[in-house]
Amino acid sequence: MNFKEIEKKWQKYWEEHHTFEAKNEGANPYYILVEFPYPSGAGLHVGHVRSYTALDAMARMMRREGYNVLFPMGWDAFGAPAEQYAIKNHIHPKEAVKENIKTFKGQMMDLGYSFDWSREFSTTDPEYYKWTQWQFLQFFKHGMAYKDTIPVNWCPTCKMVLSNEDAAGGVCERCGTTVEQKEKSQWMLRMSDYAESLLEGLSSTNFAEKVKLGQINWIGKSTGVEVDIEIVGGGKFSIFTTCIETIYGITFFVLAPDGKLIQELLPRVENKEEVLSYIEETKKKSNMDRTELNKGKTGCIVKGLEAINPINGKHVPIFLGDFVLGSYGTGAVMAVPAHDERDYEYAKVHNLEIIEVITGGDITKHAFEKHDYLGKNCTLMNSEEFNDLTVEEAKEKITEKLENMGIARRVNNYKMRDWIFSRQRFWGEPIPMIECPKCGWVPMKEEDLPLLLPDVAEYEPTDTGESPLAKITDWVNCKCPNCGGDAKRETDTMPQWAGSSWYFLRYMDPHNTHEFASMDAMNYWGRVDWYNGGMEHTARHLLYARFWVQFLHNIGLVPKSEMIWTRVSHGMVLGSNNEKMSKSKGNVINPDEIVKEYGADTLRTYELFMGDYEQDAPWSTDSLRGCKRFIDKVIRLKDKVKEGSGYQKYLESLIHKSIKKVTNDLKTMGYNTAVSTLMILANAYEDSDFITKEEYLVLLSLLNPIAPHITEELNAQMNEKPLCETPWPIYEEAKTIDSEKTIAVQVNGKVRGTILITNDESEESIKEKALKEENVIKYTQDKTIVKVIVVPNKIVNIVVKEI
RNA sequence: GCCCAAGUGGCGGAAUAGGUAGACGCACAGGACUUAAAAUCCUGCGGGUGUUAAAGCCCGUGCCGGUUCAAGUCCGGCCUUGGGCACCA
Repeated sequence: MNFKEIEKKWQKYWEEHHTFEAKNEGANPYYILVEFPYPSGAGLHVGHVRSYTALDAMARMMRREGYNVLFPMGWDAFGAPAEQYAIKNHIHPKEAVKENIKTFKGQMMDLGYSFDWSREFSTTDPEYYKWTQWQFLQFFKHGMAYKDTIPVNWCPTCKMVLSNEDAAGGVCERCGTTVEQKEKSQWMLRMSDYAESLLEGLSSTNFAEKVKLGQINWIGKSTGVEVDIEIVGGGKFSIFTTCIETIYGITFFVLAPDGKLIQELLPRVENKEEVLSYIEETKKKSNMDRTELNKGKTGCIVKGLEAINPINGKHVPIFLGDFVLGSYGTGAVMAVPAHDERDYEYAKVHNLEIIEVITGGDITKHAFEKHDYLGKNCTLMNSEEFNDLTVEEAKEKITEKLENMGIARRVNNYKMRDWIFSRQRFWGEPIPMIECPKCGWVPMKEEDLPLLLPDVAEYEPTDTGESPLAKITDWVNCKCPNCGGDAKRETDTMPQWAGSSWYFLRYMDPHNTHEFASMDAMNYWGRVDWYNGGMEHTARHLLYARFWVQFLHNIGLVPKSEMIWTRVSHGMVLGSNNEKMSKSKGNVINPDEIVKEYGADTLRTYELFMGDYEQDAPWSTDSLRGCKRFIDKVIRLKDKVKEGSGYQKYLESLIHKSIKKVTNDLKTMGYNTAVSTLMILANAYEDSDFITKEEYLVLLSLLNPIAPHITEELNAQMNEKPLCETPWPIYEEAKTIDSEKTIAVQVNGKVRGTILITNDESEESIKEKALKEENVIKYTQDKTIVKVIVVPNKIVNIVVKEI
């Protein structure tokens, strides 16, 4: 029988026996999740294969260990590529999605993944997005969704609003066109309200450290002080600073040109024309101009206005500068050029005073900054009563003084903003809101959900950037749920992140028709125990998902505030030239072809063996062939099986060690070493004259999570019941210890020989043996032995010196 | 610029608590089997030195220094390469 037939045979067996379908009951529930894919037209990537195989191996082993494993799969199928395809070919995106899902699922089937297909769904299923819409209504009803007119990134080519992330570097991620700024009314979710909670929640997760760091950086918390600043002649504004200790060093203030503050002060400005033209200039600049082309500090003075430093009453000038952002903090900063690089540059360009207030720096060259002086016991200077205090002391004392003056507050600022939730696209969940001329924005009635996407033939956005839905008048026109009068639907749709923010909850109870998931089901599974995904999703997707869960938890719909326990990320599979796989580079490997030529088990084994799971690894077809050889060797070993039970004495400890190693490795992502352990075991069998049936079966059993088809087949040929219904092998700790062991003997730290010891040998006896070793004697004779260090079962080190 | 990760043979990578660096695999070389090929098996495989052959010896985990009986592993200072953030006050 060839491997193709064997694969099909066992895939059919698992399907017919519902082997991998999880029930919402029983002991030891364990939820293993791997990010569901966007089913693109390109089909499954070998990168998908790497992570799916890894988690599949973990799931298969844990089931056999007695866990009730939930290992689901579904489709994140809303999104731009399907829409672009639809525009080009004039077919409804759902048709293309249907095709792509079929391809992906077929490929996953061919690889023998133990997904519970009974729980499969797509984010584009009305039965699913009904609940995404329903959850949006909860956000709205709890004041967490609001409409706001904000400047957004606009791609004139795609005619689409882009998120800050998709407009990185000032160009459209999709087409590369320079992004413009455009005012638009958008649905927003108050994610910034959850900044602190999202930060704190990390302590009740087991995310990998680098994943936590990614979240922390994205949230971007700064602790500082907000201070009210009086303007000479009346009026005031506030600034935010994390370096209040430098307050005596203020020589000017800078306001954001795009902020509201300058607009309010405008009537009192003497050089209005200059100020207005600078504001206009800033507006025109895209992100790219601001960050890359504009390293020098542009700006302009605001004449006629002076501010008062509250600590010493000093009058200083006010400037505009586009390095100050209207959207962060208070949109105004105190400038201390001696101790801030940007302030320093600005002061140099505009010829402003520099006052040094922290000792120890050299500000003739550059600013002596916070990260330079913190933790160095620097003290203050030019700071009146605070002189000679350390920075830490001064921070506290100055804050206290300003607080007592009633003009300062300790505050936290976060880089994370509210979530722009509107997309001017067709292929997304319609936002279930209705605008009534009388009642304003009114939510749809929950019982009227889902609000279905209509079937139409044109998917192009309008020239003004409205969603194509805006052109479908009989869909747009509707009755107000509140007053019954004529009203219009929201035509924007939700971002792709929406559907993926809660899909892991749906898997717990995928067929529920009256709630998104029952409390019982969520309580049973508890949480996602193990979540694997790409590094590129550890910041945003994970943050959105956690925000979504925290909100649902706060309104009592989800049992825990964090529903994901462990999060790990896998490395990419690169092309054989060590570059990212891409069509243009011609280094793409198609998993279908590998499966066809070498078999699913070989591909699975190789992808686990290729390297450290968390690191990128280049593809190597030669190396893949090595794994094929290993599989063939396992098949050949069957001919060595002789009757006889148990493990032969000399193989016993190796077998117990192998069980221990493979079991641990499959739980700690040591997939590559799990495979090498099995190779070592197979090599030992090959060197043996014969092997017992039990010895052979344990190898098949351990290899089964990695190469499930061939191991099931060989196991069946031994007249055993299927491995997927057999408990996982257990090892005896006592038998993992060798009775005899060779250890090294060092003289002054250099290995000079080895000795054979028994595992219960006394230190005295080991020492004696070591000193008698032939080569060791050469290095110890005529020397004084200072001491002998015996580390049981590891090493002996003899320290000598010349007489 | 800031934050993170990583630098080990020709290559992918091992080394779980500081304890024989290079497991396992690939590639390569030599040999066996074969009419031949494929497949399979055996041997070698970090560099240098040494020898008929070996044993042995010296060097070696990006670089410099330190701690220790002992450092790929710990500490300090660099260098390089990836990835993320990018005027966040």
